[in-house]
Amino acid sequence: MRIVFMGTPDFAEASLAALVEDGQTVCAVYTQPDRPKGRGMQMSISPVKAFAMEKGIPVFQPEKLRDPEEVEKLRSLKPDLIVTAAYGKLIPDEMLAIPGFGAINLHGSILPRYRGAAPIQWAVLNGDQTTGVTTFYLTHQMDAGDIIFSEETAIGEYETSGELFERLKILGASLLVRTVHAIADGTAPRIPQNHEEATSVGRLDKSMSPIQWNKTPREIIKWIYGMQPWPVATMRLGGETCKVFGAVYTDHHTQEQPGTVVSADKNGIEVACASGGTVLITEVQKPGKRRMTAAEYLRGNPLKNLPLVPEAPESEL
RNA sequence: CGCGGGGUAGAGCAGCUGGUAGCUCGUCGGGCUCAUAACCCGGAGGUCGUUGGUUCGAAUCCUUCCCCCGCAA
Repeated sequence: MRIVFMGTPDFAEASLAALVEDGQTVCAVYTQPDRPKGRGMQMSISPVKAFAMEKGIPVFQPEKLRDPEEVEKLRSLKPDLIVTAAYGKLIPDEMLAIPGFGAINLHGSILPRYRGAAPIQWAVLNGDQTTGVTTFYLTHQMDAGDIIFSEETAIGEYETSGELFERLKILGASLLVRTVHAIADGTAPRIPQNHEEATSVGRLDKSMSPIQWNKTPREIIKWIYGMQPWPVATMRLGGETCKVFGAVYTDHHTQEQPGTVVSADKNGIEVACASGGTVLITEVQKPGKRRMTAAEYLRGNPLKNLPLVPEAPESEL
């Protein structure tokens, strides 16, 4: 079976690697064009491209797929199956129609829940107990095709989106291999999605960073971990916007209004939130500095006059 | 050359309108206490990232390079 793989980040690389390791014939790889990235705007290649080059697999990086020339190029590869994972581009119908076995995708949620761009992060942000990965057939509508397999996994109470990503990419990779086998055997199921239950989610962005202290401790803690590794939750501290990397529950209660710093010591910075609860911030990062524990932060940045009333949210537009 | 912040005792910071360095925590010793993560007294610990320069004299001014971080993606 000739497979054309389409993907970009390391989440996709894990799947590509699993397919190759499984002995599948990956005849070509599609990935996003090289882009300047990082400090200094260095040109960088995607993890998928790096892996493909290492294995000597032809790499294609078209800027746009919706182009007759690109469609023909794909056709000439004579793929039996297209496998995608976090590719970052919409694949036109003409391409989906080329492989005899169709086109499948690996998605980071239990579909039909969390269709869209950031399913893994939203599962954490929403405080879900479980999430998972799903393989399904690509159709015209995004993430709406027939489901083949899915596998569930529990989300740790303090698990970050980044950590969950790492687990799901492994889980997803093996599910994908299983799926390809099933398709080759003709035993792959086709389970239509229940579109009534579908939800879709969009990308995360920095406007979501400021912690909403009027939420419950669990909502806040889930937010803090779900926003990692990007864009990261923030709070105002000492006149600066600090990133918040760690927080834990407390059994304390307070009369202070949400957002008030009620204590700050070796254990961390305790902040009041909804209905008299508090959360203990344990790890932060101020602008230009590295991540540090709240205790370290407090050594050089003592917070006086507790309780500290909430500062006005940053007046950024 | 995309923009910006930073490299000072084990840790986090101050000092940076030039005159051989200070704070908090930690650490070591002693004391108080039924006891202590609390408190009191005392001590150790720094070639101030690197190179060259200006100067009577630089952590503080200029220069070379290295490293860390944020934005942007």
